Amino acid sequence: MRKLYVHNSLSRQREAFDPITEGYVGMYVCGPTVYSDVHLGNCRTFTSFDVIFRFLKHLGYKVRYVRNITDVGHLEGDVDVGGEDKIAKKARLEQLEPMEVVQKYSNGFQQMMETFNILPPSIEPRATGHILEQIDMIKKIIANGFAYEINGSVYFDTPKFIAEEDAYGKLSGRVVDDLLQETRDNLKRQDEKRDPSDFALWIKADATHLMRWESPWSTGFPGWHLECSAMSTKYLGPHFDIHGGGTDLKFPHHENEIAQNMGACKCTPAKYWLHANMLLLNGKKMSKSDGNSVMPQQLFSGESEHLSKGFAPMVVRFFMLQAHYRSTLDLTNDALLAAEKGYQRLMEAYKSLQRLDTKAEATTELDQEISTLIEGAYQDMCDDFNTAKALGKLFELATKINALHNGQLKLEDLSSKTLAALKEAYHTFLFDIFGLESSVASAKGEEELIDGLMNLIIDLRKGARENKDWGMADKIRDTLSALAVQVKDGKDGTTWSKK
RNA sequence: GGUCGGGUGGCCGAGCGGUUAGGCAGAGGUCUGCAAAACCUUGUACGGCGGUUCGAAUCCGCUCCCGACCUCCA
Repeated sequence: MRKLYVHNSLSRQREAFDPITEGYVGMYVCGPTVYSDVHLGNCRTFTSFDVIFRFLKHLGYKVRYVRNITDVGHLEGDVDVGGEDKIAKKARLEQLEPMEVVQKYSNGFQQMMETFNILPPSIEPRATGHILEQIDMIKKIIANGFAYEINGSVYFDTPKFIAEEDAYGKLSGRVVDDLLQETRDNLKRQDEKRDPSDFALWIKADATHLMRWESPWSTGFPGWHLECSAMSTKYLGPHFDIHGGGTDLKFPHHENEIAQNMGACKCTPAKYWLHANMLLLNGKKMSKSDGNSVMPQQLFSGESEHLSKGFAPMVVRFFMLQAHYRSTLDLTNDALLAAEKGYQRLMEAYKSLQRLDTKAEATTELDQEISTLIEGAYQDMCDDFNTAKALGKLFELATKINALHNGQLKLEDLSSKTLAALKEAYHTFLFDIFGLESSVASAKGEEELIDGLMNLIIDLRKGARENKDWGMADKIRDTLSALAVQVKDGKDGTTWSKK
C-alpha cells in the first residue's frame, strides 16, 4: 500500500497517515443541518471528503465513512438569550411538522449529493435517531464531573474541563484565558450557565417547543455538538482515524465535540482532523446567513447575477478539484468558464485514449515520461490529497494522448504495456478517484442512436468532401455546429463531440 | 480588539530554498479545400521594504492590503 500523508489540523503539520487498525479507516465528517436547501459551500466540503473517501478506498483501505444529518438541537443564537432550534423555527414558519422539514431538506440534500456524484457514506445517522445515545453520553459526562444540571437543562463545565485536561482550544488555536474572559460582558445575560464558555448538552423545552424527548433531567432536546460525539462513538468507537468538516466548524463545534468525548471517556475522538476550506464568491465567504451565495440550482441554470450561463455539475466538481481542499476557492464566472474548457479537454483526451492501440514492445523515452507522470499523479494524491497537482499531471498526459492520437507522436514508440497502464490510470483517476462522470449516463439506447446518426452524417459529409462539394460539406458542419456538435477532421477520419 | 490563514503572470490555481506546475485567455506556427479541433513554440509572475543564504515566490523581521474564526454556518 502506498504511504499517505495528511495535514492534521490538530498539529498543523503534515503527518504520515497510520490508521489505528492496519488496513481499516474510520472517518467521520460533520454533515448538514437540514433546515434549508444545501448551498454550494456544503457541496465543496462534501466533494472534498468524497475524493478523500474514494482515494482511501483506492489505496486499499476498508473505510467506514460516517456522515451525519443533524435534524435537531441546532440553536440559533444562545439558548439563554432566546435561542431557538433551527428545525423548529423553520417548521413554525412553514407550518410544517418538524419531521416534514427534516424529510424535505434531507431528500434535497441527498439528491444534490447524487447530482455532484458524491458517493453515499457508509452510514448516514440522524441526530433524532440517537437521542438515547446522547442522553447516555450526558450521563457519563455528568458522572465524570464535567457537566451540571440546572432547571432541567444540562451544561458542560468548560472551565473545569480546561483546568483538568490540557485539551480545550488546541484544535482551533484559542487562547484559553481569552475564551474565559472575552465573553465576560455577556455574563449578565446568562442566567443558568455558570460560565459563558459553558455550552448546553441538554435543553429543557418550553411549552411551545415542538421537538421534545424525555430525559432524566427534563422533557427537552439535546444540544448541538452532542450528536456528533454520540454518533461517532457509536459507529466508529471512542477513538477513530479521521474527523472532517468545514474549517468554520473548528470553533466552537469541533472544540466542544472533543471536550464532550474526553468528558465522557477521557480519550480524544480522532487521530487526524481534516478541515476543508471555504468556497468564496466575489472574494467573500459563501454563507446562507448573509445572502452572499449562489445556490447549486442557480449555478446549473445560470439564473444568477453572478453568472453569464449555466454550468454542468461535473464542470463545477472539476472546478473544485482544481484547488486544494485546504485552500479557499474563489468562485467567479471567468473561473468557471475556464474550468468548463479544461474539463472538456480532459474528457476528450480520455475518449481519444480509448481509440489508441499499439503492439509495440520496446520501452522508449516516451514510455518513461508517461510512467513518470502517472506515478507523479499518485504521489500528489498521497501528499494530502493534492487534486490540483494531480490534475496537472493528467493534463500533461492529455497532451501526450492527443499527440499520439493525431500522429505527432508515434504509437510505435509506446509499448503496449505502458499504453495499458495509461488507460488504466486515466480511467481510475477520472472516474474512481475524482468521481468525474463523463456525462450523467443518459439512456443507453439513445446514445447508440445518436452515434449511429452521427456516423451516417459524417459519412455523407465525407462523400461530399471527396466530390469537392464544399457547400454541402460546410452546410453539414455549420448546422451541426449550431446544434453544439463539434466536427473534428483528423488525419485518419472525422470524429465529433458535443461542445 | 484577539487568534489564524492568505496576497503568485490578463483570469483561476499548484508550488513553500536551486527544476516548465497545470487550466483558461493571448501571440506565432504546423495541419486543413477553408475552418475548427489537435499539436508545437511563446509570455519569464510571485504585495512593498530590508535581512539570512552561493542561491528565496519559498526562511526571518518590518510594513501594506485581504479573508476567516471569535455568534448560526461546510
